[in-house]
Amino acid sequence: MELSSPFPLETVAIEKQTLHDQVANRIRDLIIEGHLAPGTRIDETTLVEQLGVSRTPFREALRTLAAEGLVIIRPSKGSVVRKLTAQDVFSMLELLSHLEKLAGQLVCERASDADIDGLLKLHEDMLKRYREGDRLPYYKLNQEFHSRVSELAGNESLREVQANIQARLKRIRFLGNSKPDYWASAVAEHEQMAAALKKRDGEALGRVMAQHLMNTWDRVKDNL
Amino acid sequence: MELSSPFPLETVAIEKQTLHDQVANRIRDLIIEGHLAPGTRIDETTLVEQLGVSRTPFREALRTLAAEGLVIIRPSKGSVVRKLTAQDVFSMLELLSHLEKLAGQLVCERASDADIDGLLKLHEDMLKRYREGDRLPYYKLNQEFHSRVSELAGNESLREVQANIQARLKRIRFLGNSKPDYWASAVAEHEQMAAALKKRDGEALGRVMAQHLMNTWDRVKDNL
DNA sequence: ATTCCTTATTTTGTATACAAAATATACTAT
DNA sequence: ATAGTATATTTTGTATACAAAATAAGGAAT
Repeated sequence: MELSSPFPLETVAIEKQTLHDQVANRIRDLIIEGHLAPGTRIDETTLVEQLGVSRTPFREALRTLAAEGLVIIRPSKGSVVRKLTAQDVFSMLELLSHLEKLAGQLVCERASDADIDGLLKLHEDMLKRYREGDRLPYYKLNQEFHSRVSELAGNESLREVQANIQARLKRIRFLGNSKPDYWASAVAEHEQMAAALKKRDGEALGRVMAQHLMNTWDRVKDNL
Repeated sequence: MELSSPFPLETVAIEKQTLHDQVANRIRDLIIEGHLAPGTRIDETTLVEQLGVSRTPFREALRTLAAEGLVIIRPSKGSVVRKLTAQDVFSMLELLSHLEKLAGQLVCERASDADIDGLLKLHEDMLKRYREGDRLPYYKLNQEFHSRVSELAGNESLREVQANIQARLKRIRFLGNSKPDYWASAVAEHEQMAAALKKRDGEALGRVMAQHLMNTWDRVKDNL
């Protein structure tokens, strides 16, 4: 007898973590969380020792991170954590601005009511964190909000690209919310997003999200 | 005495090709040119032998291609050439449509007159190839045209993402121009682009380019 | 015949070993 | 001292070797 599962099998399957995947994830976190500062040379010997793995999976992991744009591999001269220039950051934000504009429009067309509610719920959580001044939790919810909008836009390629750029900018944007008035204006923009979401006004949502990202540039540019 | 070079040094430096880079390039070409068909399992043993390299650089190359989205690595189960579903292709074209729309707008704002002339020259070459029925040279010029528009948009991130998606779609799009009337309509759209470029009308160019990509979907969807 | 289990064989993952660069160090000549 | 050069050391790149999975093959039991 044939079972008809409500979920596609891929979704359920436990994905096996190979060593190089784990290493890639680990180093990615080290970079994003600032433990490996931009410009730092990645010392294979010591890092390999600290992680307790051999060079093979380590180097494979580096190749992945290089393709993601987090590290630069200079042949025969070792790898360094990629240092973003102001121009790099601007170009990423400019692009992200347009990507999230698109995502905002598509979400309003394609997401289910339940999904929209989920986003609004997330927004409420963010507000709460803001009122209580919890910067880190707010920041994480914020990332989650933007990721989820891209996810619910129903375009996998868009989601991938958004995720990649967001990851690259993670550190820098965290620094951006340091000043209270910057934070306040970011929250105000999120209020507008929530309002547009409620009305499923894709044009408005897209506009606000794009603006939000371009404002982010103003909020972070002095930290470069 | 200080020399002031008109070119940044990085541009001049000869970049050393490591083995894994060469391997990555080679396999990438094999995939894009269809010698390794989508869904094909990538047999390390034989491929390594054919290329005359050891497994180490080969596997590093695979990780790069995986990050680029050309192959899928299934832990402990080998790698396969990524097979694009209709949905994958649609999502890429939808995204590319918006990216090139943006690129078109930016080119009109940011490119120099000489650069615009270069693009128009490229367009003329394409027309010539079209009149003479040279499909492959036309196709290559076409890729070059789209790449260069993204390049001249002056946003490095945009350029990278556009290049990546274009590479992934390369095979499929080549198939798309097979029917003569499809080709004709693509050329007509390119005529509009040239006209908009001449006037530096970013809005028009963006609109045409976006439309061009969405029409591409209609031209390729039956080959999936 | 079909299912299940056991044992080979192949394939993949990781560690180590060796080769080739690059960098650092020490020395010489000016 | 300084520049230059030769040698030693470290670091990176590649190949090979070994371990661990996964797949295939071959029966035995139902």
